[in-house]
Amino acid sequence: MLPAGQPKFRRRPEARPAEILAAALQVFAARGFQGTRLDEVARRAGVSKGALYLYFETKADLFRAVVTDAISPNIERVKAMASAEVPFEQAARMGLGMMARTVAGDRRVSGVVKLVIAESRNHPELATIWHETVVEPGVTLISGLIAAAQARGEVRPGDPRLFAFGLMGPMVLSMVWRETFEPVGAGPIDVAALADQHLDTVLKGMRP
Amino acid sequence: MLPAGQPKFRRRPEARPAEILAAALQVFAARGFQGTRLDEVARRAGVSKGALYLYFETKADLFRAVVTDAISPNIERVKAMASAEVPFEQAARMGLGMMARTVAGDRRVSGVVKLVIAESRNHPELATIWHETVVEPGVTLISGLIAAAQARGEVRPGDPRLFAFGLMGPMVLSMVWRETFEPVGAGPIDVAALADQHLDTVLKGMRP
Amino acid sequence: MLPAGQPKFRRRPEARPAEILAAALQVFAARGFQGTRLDEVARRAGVSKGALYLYFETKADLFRAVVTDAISPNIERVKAMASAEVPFEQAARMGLGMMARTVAGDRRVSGVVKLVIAESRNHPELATIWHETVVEPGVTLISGLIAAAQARGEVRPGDPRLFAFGLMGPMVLSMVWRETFEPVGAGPIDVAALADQHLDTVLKGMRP
Amino acid sequence: MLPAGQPKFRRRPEARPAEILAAALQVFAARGFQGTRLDEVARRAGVSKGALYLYFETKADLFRAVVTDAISPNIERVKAMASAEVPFEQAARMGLGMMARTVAGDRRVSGVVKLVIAESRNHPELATIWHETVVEPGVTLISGLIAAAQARGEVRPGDPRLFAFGLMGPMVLSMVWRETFEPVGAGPIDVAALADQHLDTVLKGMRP
DNA sequence: AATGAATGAGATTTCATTCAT
DNA sequence: TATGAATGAAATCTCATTCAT
Repeated sequence: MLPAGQPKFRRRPEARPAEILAAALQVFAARGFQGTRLDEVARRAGVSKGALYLYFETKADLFRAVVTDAISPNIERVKAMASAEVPFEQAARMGLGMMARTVAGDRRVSGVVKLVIAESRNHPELATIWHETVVEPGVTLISGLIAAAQARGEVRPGDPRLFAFGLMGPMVLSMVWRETFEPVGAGPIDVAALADQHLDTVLKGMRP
Repeated sequence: MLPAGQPKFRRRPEARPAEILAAALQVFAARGFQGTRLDEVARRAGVSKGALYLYFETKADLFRAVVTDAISPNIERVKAMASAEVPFEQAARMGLGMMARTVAGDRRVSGVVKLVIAESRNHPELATIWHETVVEPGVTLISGLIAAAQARGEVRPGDPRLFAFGLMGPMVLSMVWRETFEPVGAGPIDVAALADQHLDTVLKGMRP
Repeated sequence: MLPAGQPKFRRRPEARPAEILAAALQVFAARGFQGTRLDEVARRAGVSKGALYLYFETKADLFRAVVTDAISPNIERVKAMASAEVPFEQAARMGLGMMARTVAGDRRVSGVVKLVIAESRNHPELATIWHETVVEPGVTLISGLIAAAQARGEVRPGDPRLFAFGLMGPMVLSMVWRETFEPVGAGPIDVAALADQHLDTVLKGMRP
Repeated sequence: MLPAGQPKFRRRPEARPAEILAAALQVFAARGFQGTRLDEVARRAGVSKGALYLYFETKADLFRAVVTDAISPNIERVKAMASAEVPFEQAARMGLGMMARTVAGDRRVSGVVKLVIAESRNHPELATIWHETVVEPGVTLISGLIAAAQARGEVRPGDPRLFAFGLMGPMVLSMVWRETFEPVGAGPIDVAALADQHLDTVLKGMRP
């Protein structure tokens, strides 16, 4: 019940959709798609259930908006990295550093990634979008740089794509660890240190 | 029918019909916990909905049984590896090979792992079990071997735990890839080749 | 989708209720009382949803206004017929011709009649008004003329009220036909021809 | 979560669908499609809301079942009349008598007819079924007999279809009267007497 | 007088769970 | 042990009505 004297509702049209998306992200990340009750999203966003439907047609629509909204900054990052012409080792350091900061820092991204993994069967279009706009371009970028480095004789023979997976794998592991095992008491992973040590190891291991 | 002498109300995990567990695993993996309808599990198992409740108290109980049931072979594998006294490189090759075969071969395991990730917030006890019985022992085992190898001067300095994550990361990535991106058209990862190439790379990179 | 500002189109205040009533009649006739959304009424009337509440207290109030508004011309017609002192045959021809023109010509009237029929249980006051102001006076008028004609020996014995129903029945049938069966492909009834042929038949059949 | 108490439910599988249809007919006839709450249907049928969905997929599906279920006896009647080879006057007497008994006797039929009229815009398929299986065959049958009688010189010239409408119209009027005006205090129509007097009048008026 | 974002009660529909058979 | 019809709480979604602007 609202305190006496306070108006029953207020208008904040500009901020509403963003507030709803932020609240929805939290609840979806915690409960999954089906486990999320729009009641709770509305409460966290500080609006009524009905208000959600002023901005999003259905629950699935809201879910899609949450995921695609979280994608855009990552697309930008991949693009930025692709346009910067740098040698392989520097690019690898930049890329892994970026992934490490994302995994370690931004709760929202790891939450959304977990959602995409969890709901890939029920909402395959989200896995598609994530794959096409972030994952595949990223992998292609890295493996392209590796192939070029191989052509210059700076990297030993081997499948460039597998090298890329070998580089990125521990970052994925960290994300899963953070979302799954840390909440039940597992000691946290120092992702920055992992990225550093792993880079040193793999770059050395990739030399001819 | 049970033998006459058996206590009526004692439900042992091994007495639970394998068909129900198998059917439940399929549906849970495809739809998640909340998205799974017991109707569908019963239909796939070839029993009535009511029959499920002869063996499992609730839906959550069935879910827990599915996940813990899938854990046991992995526990065995980790134990077997722990008891075999082998040098680090051989152990690493054995361990990663085992993970690779698991990831690439057994749909059930990757499905369960995805479930544990997806439902870790709603069913943290499963993440706990998985972590305590499989993940942490495995990581401890590998990093112990690495520390021993470092003490013998066979591996360069560095955090043994991070080395372990560096080794296993790409296997986790492969599992996520298979469950999430392959179903939406991503090219499959040759996990065995990835394990081989990654091992060569990392082992070389870990030398003093 | 976010709302975009639109240029305000202002109309004369006193003109609005008629537009609202016209729009409401269309939607109520098409969808029934419960099936009508005030959103759609407002859109068709070219006003905002809130504006409806400046003129009508509730949806039911608007509905009543629509139906009672449609009654008044019919009341006038019945009164006009009652005041004109004409012989029975001529009155019957006039009355049935009027009904025929109403049924065949004015979509609004047949729509409202259908509404009154459909909603008589939920809004009995409308059936009451319609009955008291149009139907009963009309029936009484006709049967009074018939009784007078019988007294003069121009019409054979029989219940005058039933004679009246016998005359008007086909007009009611035509209204139902038009509203119910024509929209699903039934061939239309030539109501004027029906009225003519039916009058000839019945007047002949009523002769002593 | 499991409050023990009196026997919570009983099984009466054979009678269930018919009970639900009967209850639904009452409520739909009283409130219309949109105005009907499944809560009330379930309560009148003596079952839970969920039980309705064991027999009918949706509310609209239940509605269609109610209407089509009510049609079948009328189809039979029309068929029976069509197969009986009788002269026109006798057929007209039989047909109108049947309509009169239906209108005066069976509450369910007049309720369903009112429903079809009221919901013809929202559920046109019901108007279609009713028209194709009952109304049009009936009209065709009667007008065919009239045309034959005209060919034999027993009936004066005129559109046979319009003669048919002239005969049946008062029965439609009676049905509307009963459903709409009787509930608000209008004196009832003696439908049998109306049918008799109208037949005498029209048959006399149709003679050459 | 007019707007339209916001509300919240109420509707349909789903589905885990129960229990008479 | 097994069934599956039945339950009822809970979820999504709708829309008449309100009120700050």
